[in-house]
Amino acid sequence: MKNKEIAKIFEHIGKLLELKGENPFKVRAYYNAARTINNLSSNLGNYTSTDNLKNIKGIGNALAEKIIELISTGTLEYLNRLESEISPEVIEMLQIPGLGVKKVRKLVDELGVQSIGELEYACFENRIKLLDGFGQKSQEKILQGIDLIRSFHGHMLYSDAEILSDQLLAELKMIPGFIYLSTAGSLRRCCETVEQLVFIASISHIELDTLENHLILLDSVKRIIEHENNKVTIGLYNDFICILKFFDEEYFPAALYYNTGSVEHVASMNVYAKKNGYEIKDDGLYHNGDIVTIHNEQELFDQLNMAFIPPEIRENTDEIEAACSNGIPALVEDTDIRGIFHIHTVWSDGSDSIAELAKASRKMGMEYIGISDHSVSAGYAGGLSVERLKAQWDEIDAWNETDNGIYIFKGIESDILGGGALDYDERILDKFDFVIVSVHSKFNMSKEEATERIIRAISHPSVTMLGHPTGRLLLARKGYPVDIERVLESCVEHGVAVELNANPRRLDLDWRYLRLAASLGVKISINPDAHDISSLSQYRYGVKIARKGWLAKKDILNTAPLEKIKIILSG
DNA sequence: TCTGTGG
DNA sequence: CTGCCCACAGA
Repeated sequence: MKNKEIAKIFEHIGKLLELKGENPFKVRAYYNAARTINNLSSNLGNYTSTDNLKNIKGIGNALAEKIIELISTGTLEYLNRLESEISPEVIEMLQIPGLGVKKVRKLVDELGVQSIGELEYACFENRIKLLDGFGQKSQEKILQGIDLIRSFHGHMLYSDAEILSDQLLAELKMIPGFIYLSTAGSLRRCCETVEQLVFIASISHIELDTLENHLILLDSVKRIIEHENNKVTIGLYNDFICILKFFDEEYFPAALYYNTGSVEHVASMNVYAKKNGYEIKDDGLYHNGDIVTIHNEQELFDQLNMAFIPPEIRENTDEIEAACSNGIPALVEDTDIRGIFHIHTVWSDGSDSIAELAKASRKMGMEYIGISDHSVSAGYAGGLSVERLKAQWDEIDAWNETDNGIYIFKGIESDILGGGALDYDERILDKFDFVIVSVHSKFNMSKEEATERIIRAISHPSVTMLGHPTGRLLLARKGYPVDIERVLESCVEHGVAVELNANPRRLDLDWRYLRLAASLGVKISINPDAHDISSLSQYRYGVKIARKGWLAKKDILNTAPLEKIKIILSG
């Protein structure tokens, strides 16, 4: 276990203790330990006894033992106990923007609110604004925050949905008799968030009524909510809902198509199909009322005399017209990606070294990576001073001097300061192989101001790409208001690429703008925004979203092979 | 660590 | 009512 992870756990414990109202000195001890561990030069994983650990200032008996437990078992009994002691509904309140541990504690202590629902009620009764440290404005902000959280409720990130779906698929396949089993719905369309899992199946050897007995035994299944005809609605342990629909083998392809949606897309398809006497229904493709036998989705499109429409783009834009006129591009694929930009290392807030990240990327088949740690003004994330930058460059130069099978580009994720200025002067910026510029502060500017700010940043001569253009965090925070079209036009003018941040919480730029970007001639860079080895592979989520935005290999910057990207970056 | 917000 | 100072949250 890495120092950073241990520090995070102690930080978390500190929060929980504070929330619990524990002795402030105890709380402080955990926060302090978290900080010292973060700045520690030695690797805690090498320690085997508490004796040596206790020599570290701020770490005594109790913390030393916990560190040993963490590095030997990877878990911490104390933390588990702590988490079970505190009501999850209270912890949930921390998600409301503007509320941290101190404020939540106050609300619990003085108003006795135990959940978001009760908090909302207290707001309506105007009891919040009477509290010391709160006022009219905070009360309103809390109400807004609650609305925001409600709007996210019942949605999960694509990445989480995918994991859950894979798990369920594996469990379902244990039930004997499946001939076909596939995910459908918004997950299959690679939507950035997913509400419901939908599975389409055909099954033999088993009566549908005995199926329930099998289903209820699966690890993820909490209960069967409803079972009507061929449709089972399942409640999962994480409180999400999964729909499982069964069809006879010969109806499976049409059912898969129909249940993949989107509803609007299927409706439009039916308008088109009707002209030729076809109709697509839940249970099959019909021609003049007779069922048509098809063996896969492709044959459904063949029947309608149109090209295959990949699930990702079935969103009722103009995919049907495109499919009828050879207009569907060959969408970018995972294997087209040749290198990875936007990687953080231990030099700032990442948890792995440059060499570790390079080796991991090489293993993934990449030809190059672009390191981009935070710039100075991102102090909280360990932003790099000019001196430290130079030291980092030396490290990268040393790597590149030997033939290591993967090339490292020197980059930076430079903060865009309030007025649109960048974080280093032009002479430093010029020395990078690439410069990503991103907004990390002052999120509440007006749309006009924010747009101007970004455009000013883009127009710096050394800028290569614009990072997470809207700053949104899926299921947590809306992006800052910005006139995307104007920003994209400015990118064209200055030859700046736009990032498709592939972190599953961001997926920013939104796929709805990608086609516009590409049509204007803006290159898109699919970047994992990795903070450790394991998140390097997040670029795959970016590829899915790029596909959803109709992008082809040629639209993506980092599909260029090494020699070509060298030329692009030096130009 | 630094900054903006709100009290 | 303004201005100042302080605590908190968040990046």
